[in-house]
Amino acid sequence: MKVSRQQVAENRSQILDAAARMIREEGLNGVSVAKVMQAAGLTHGGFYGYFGSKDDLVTATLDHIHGVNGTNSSADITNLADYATEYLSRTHRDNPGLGCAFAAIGCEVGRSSADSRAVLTDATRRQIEKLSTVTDNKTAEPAERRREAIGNWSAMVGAVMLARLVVDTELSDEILDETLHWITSKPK
Amino acid sequence: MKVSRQQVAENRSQILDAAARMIREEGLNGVSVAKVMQAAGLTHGGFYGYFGSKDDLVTATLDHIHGVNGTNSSADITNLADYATEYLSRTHRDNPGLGCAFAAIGCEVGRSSADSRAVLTDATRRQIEKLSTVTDNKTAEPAERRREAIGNWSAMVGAVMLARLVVDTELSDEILDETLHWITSKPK
DNA sequence: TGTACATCAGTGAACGCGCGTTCACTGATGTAC
DNA sequence: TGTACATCAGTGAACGCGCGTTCACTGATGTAC
Repeated sequence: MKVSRQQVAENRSQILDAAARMIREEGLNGVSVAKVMQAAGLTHGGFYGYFGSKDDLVTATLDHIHGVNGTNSSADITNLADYATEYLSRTHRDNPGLGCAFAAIGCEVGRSSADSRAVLTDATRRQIEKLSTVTDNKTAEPAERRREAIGNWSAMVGAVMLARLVVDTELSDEILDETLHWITSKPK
Repeated sequence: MKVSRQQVAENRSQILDAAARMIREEGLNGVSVAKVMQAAGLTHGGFYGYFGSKDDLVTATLDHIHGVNGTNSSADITNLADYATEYLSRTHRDNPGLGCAFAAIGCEVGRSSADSRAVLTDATRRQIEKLSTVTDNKTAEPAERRREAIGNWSAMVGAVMLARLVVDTELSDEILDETLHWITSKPK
């Protein structure tokens, strides 16, 4: 049965929202086209009216999350300590479906299509630029501020990934807490 | 056809070596039991004489790589700058099959079996302890040295993962180089 | 505004494929004498 | 040391399953008049 143009737009939005959550929770290979469509309230056959392939969906979903106007990119970063505190929080660790795609599926995207990798390459560039503007030593050379941004971003992504795979809650908490402490208390 | 006990030991070793390389190169879902067995010079049917399931193989492989006597755990770390230089090298980035499993498949292991996660949890603990002994400010409190070890380890793992997913070689190189610089030149 | 009809979003059966796993069989190994 | 035979590592066909993808069909939408 045909459906209104508005309904089509809403359906596309729901497919992307479902994919964004499920892909971060279950990984690129953990979700199937059928599962995403079911979560969006549709049947799997209609999928190819929206996307050309599963890989297309993955690329569009990464853009939906971390693209220029993506759900995880829209807000500006105004303060390193605040941002790092939220990024390295237990809430973020325990809710990958709403969080950073780099920490959730970065390894898998590295083996994924060039299009998908390109989307996260741009997101990485923007993230480094944003973090460069909020470094603690505001008087430092731009190159030095950029270096700090890169080091801080690597540490944040790595810490959340490690905190999620460690089965010992105490060690997991420690990784988050100490990485935060390390980032925020390490001026030159 | 039956095979000598020595041949059995060699076969098991070759299965683990093949799995260790392929799993880090292609991810947990990128390798199949049949592909691993073929790479080890055997047919897939014999697999279950060595391991109870594919998940068993994954756990054994992670132990083979990062276990107490694993291929990537045996050497002691004597110097932070040397270790970080090698870890954050282009060689490591471009040869995931021989490198750190955390950077290669950390995200996926976080969604894997409790047994697999437990193996890497122990490896994480040992790695943090090792890095704690080589921190630059040797006079610091143990807690402070441990904090540095955790921050440095998070940054190393995160940087290699990011460097591998970024399609722009220049940005990828920059992530490796600046993270190394950030780690080695950040005494309190 | 009302009607007739072309469009096309969504459905669900079907496809070929590779996956993890099982199993009857084979024949070299290694043991019992 | 030699022989007879039980053991069991490896083979390859087969299984059921879920995957990505296709397609004939349905019926509400939205356009042409």
